[in-house]
Amino acid sequence: MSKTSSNKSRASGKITLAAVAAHAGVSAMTASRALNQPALVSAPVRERVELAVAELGYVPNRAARALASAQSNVIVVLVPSLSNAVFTAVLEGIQDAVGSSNYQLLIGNTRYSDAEEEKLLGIYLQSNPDGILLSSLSHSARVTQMLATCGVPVVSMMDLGSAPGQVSVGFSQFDAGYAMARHLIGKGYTRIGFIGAQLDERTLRRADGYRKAMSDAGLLDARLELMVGEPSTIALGAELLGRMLDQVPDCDAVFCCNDDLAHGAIYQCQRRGIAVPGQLAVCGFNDLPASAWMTPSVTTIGTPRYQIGFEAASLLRALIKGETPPVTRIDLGFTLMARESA
Amino acid sequence: MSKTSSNKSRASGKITLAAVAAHAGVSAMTASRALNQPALVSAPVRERVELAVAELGYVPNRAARALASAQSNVIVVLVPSLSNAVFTAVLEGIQDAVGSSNYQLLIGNTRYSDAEEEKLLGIYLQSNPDGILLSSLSHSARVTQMLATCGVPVVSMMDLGSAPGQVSVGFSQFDAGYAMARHLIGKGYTRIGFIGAQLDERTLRRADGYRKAMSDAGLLDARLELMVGEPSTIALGAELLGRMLDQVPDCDAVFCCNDDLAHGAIYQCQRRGIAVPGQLAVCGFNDLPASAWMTPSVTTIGTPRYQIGFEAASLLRALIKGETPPVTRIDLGFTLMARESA
DNA sequence: CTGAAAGCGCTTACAG
DNA sequence: CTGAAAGCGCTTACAG
Repeated sequence: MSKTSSNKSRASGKITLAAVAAHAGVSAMTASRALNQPALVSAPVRERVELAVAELGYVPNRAARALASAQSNVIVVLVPSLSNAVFTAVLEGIQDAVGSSNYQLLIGNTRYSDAEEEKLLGIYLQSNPDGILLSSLSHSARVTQMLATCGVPVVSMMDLGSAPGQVSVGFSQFDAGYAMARHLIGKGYTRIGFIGAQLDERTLRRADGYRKAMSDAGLLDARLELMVGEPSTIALGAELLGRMLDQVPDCDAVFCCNDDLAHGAIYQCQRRGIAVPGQLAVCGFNDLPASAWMTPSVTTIGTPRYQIGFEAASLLRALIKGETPPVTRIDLGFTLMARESA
Repeated sequence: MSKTSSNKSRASGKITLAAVAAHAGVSAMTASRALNQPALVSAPVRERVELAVAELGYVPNRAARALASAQSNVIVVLVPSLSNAVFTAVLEGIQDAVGSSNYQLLIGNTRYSDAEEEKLLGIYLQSNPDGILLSSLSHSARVTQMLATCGVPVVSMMDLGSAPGQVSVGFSQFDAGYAMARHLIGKGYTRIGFIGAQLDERTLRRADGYRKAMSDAGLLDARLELMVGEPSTIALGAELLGRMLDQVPDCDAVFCCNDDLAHGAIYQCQRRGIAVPGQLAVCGFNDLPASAWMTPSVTTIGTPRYQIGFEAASLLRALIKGETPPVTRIDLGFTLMARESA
């Protein structure tokens, strides 16, 4: 009735590689090889080991493997939000790129907070990740230092970096902001408001692009900008549309820094009986699904978010393998979707 | 110039607990205690260890800890989708409940696929999780067996379980489907169509509730049901609205199994000049933000998804600690949001 | 193609 | 309150 191990044992009670090896009549390291580098093991031995695995229901212990091999097979991903469809698409791209490899994703939600980013990175670094995927180019001093110290390859997503050694996959948020403003100016609008929320790095770059275009056209007017730090929501877009109109009664177009805000603004116009684009043009950013379906359909910027995640993760995998990729700044571009609303 | 360790060393080169201990002039296990059970260590020793940690930039190795303690501090979370706002809200609730504890979330996206769920669970079980959070009540035979074998506490989210020993947090999808159908019937609609997509467990239970209500009212008619396996999107809702009208020309109301579909259906009505609810009532499920803001505003079911994640994670933590919670079936209810569209 | 030994970095009993 | 020893389950050099 007595078990093999004594009562003082710290064994987990689970099937170990050693047990599999014993069952197959080989050494533990041969069993290890049969599973991880099958080509180095003779066919009959491999089959016996595989049989033992199946019969015993062996589940490898990832912690032990990580400790012994000094390789975690973990990739850390930090996104600023999960409720923003842009970043869930990025995550799907990453998941698909990682696919059926043995990498495990550690997904952190920084909530657009530097403090939270520091905390998460500190915790995730304990898992000794093989690589890190970040959603912005600039970070707090502490995060920058942690990244430098840990010596783990990093790829930044969404915008294009300019710092030396920085690896980035995305598109120029500045150019996209500029292009949208140009589109509105080209349509003849002159009093073009900019509604920005959250004020994260990307929104600020889009605002910069807008300003440049307005300035180039001699239309720049600081009163046309409405910037708030709250998270972007439809409700906020509805509210800010009202404030914009109070603030700039002669406003003839509104460039919202994302589609949630633009949708809210348009719903607000519908409630107030303001014709879009007749009385007021409204445009957004990101081309969320509703933008193509609403009445009026929404003019916006199509962004390759899934692709960004996919390419960033692919690039990171190359870096982890020690490869030197030909390009370390991948511009995936954007598309101006000119529709009915502006 | 020579380093302490020989060239044959497999050491990672990182600062270890032993180094911290040496720096502080204590044993490794005292250093370990100072960090993990500070109350058991004298104040001066604790301070010396903390100083050493700071000076050396020590980062604990989670794999080593997991291996030695047989405790991973990992919680596995499986959701069927990341593009569905319902599940990102669930995730946010979980993240908040786990908060600043030392738990690490391993988030898997099963894409509504049993095969994917099996694969992910198999991989995640290698991390020896302390607990598992699932998004449905029923699973493939293999998954059910894996869950039973691994002996890890499991909490199911979204719907309410009935199987013995099953721990669940959610609300009755059946009752909610019934309530919405009753609402429409109470408004005098008699030819109420049901549009279902994805056909996951939750959608099927809502459909069951709808059928019961229709049957109770003597209005059941199988031709009123339009069920497709594709993922729910606005575009699909728009398409299915058309097919429903072709299929059942005298249809006077449509119950969409979720808001994405309902929004698409309403946008389609707007394009075709069909008055909602004048000619056709449309309602949805989940109360996504746009539902309150669209014109017409959308009648739907408000669901406590954030709360489900929060409570499920809290309950799981109790189970992990070995506590026996008073309730193992937490009904968080739902709210019928009667608005303009139905 | 296969194996005996050592070690990854931590924590667990057990003593004192 | 503190420590010497052993061990968690795997993989890495090194031999043969």
